Amino acid sequence: MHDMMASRPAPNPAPDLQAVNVSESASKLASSPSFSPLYRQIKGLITRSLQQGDWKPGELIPSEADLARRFGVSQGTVRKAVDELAAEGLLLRRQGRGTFVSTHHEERVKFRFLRIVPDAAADGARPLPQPMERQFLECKRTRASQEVARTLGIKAGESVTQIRRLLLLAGEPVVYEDIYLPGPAFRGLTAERLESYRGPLYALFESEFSTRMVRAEEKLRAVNASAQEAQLLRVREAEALLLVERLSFSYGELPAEYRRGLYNTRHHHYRNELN
Amino acid sequence: MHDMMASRPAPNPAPDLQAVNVSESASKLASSPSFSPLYRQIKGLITRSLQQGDWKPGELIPSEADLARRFGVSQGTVRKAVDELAAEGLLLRRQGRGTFVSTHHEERVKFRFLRIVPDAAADGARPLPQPMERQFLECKRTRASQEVARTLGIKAGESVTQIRRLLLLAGEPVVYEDIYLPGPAFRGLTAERLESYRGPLYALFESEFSTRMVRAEEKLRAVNASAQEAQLLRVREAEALLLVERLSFSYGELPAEYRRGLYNTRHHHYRNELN
DNA sequence: TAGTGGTCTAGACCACCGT
DNA sequence: CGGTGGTCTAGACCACTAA
Repeated sequence: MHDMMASRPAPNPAPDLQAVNVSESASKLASSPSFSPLYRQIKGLITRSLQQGDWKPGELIPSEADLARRFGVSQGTVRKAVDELAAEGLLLRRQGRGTFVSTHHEERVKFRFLRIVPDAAADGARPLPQPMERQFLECKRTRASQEVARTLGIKAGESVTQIRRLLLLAGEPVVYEDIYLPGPAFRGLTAERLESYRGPLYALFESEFSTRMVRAEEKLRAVNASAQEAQLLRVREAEALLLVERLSFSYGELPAEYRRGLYNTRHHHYRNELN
Repeated sequence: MHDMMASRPAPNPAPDLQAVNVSESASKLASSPSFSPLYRQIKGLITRSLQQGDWKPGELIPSEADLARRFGVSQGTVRKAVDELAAEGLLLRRQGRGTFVSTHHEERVKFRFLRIVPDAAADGARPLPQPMERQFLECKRTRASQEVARTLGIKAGESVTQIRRLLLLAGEPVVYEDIYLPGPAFRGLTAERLESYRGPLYALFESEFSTRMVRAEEKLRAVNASAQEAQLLRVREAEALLLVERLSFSYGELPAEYRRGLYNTRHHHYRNELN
């Protein structure tokens, strides 16, 4: 372990449980094979507070100096922890104002996960200022199929909420998708609520179902449109469509949503950046 | 500007041009609207050295302490600059050894831009330990079409090298693509050289054509296979294929390669992570 | 053992925000 | 103005690598 930890007289031995935890775990991890630096432990503590809902999306979290005092570490160490969380999109720093819990309500981050872009858009352009219309075709509680269950990490036959919807961009149907949400958390999600809500689905999930989507994995394939799919997306039968399967995760890598979307890529494309 | 800069007696007034440059530009930018912090200026200087080839892919760059002395700043400032460059994939830090210029030769980073994955692969799995075979169908010098020229930022009719190839994974043809490279840099690229080379194309480009691909943008669409495409990829005519257009950039956001690939997604998919 | 990056601290000052 | 995050410094020690 970094000796400074053990020998340091706990500069501000605030009778705060977390501070003790940090010191303890730091000492324990001294020569442990799973050693992790202080700032990562701090990061873990902050993440836990986010998971537990101590600080909710959109809210201001304590200042760096404050956190440093609570945890009994220097501000620089807190800073590094917060830096990583901000880089991962869990926190949002605003100079002069403070650090906030990220939310899908922010204008800047809306439709963060939607990668569809009109072909006409300039290459470096921001996506989606174009008018978007949503049609909810279905919203029902049902039982998880084997595939859905496996993906969401639940048992086949367990209750899930299924949403079927159509997205139109500039009047053209572009996305047709099924959304599966695990039962317990999303009880009470109705077609009416979906219809009346303005703003991204993920913002609704956040506000009313305490589920924030943190990151997602997508699998893309090309498939030929079925008759029904073709009709809804107004393309020819057997025309090529982009199949996008998305698994979204909430805090703590918890699978919280599975989507299966068909994208009409006649006048739009899926945009990706490789680094 | 941070007064410490102006007032500081240049702790190590190394007669190094770059150190002078930093101080000068720092002072100049004092109240300029385009102010940028010291570590970003350092980052810019390092980036320039990379562009100029002062340090080549795979090589060791000077230590942080060394760079700090040269630039006349603290090690912490250099560290922050290097951190960002490492995060962007331009540099690679190795504890105990030093900091290296990233290269497509590294085992760890090979096929960094290839997002195709067999459906069977576990969700958190590393891509592509499966046997890959490459067939080069064509390699010729030709004139840029309007589309290719626009994309690469050159004039229509200018000389480009075109490569047409097929990628087979586990014996199945999965990718059929055309690769367009701007003329000047890639003179001398022949079919023979391609055939004989082991390792990723980008490694070859780096070693023999002094062009390192730093990042890329991709546009994905679904299209129906033409008769010829279907035959090569061994699918039915009109079967859905994933069209992937990739524009790769070298140092300094210079467009250096354009690819147009058709992916057979019967048993593979394109994998993406959203943050 | 020497040299490198990695972590941590303490303290200074700057840029930005709201009051 | 006070409080916040942002930058910069100087110095200490740790972890890892190679000779």
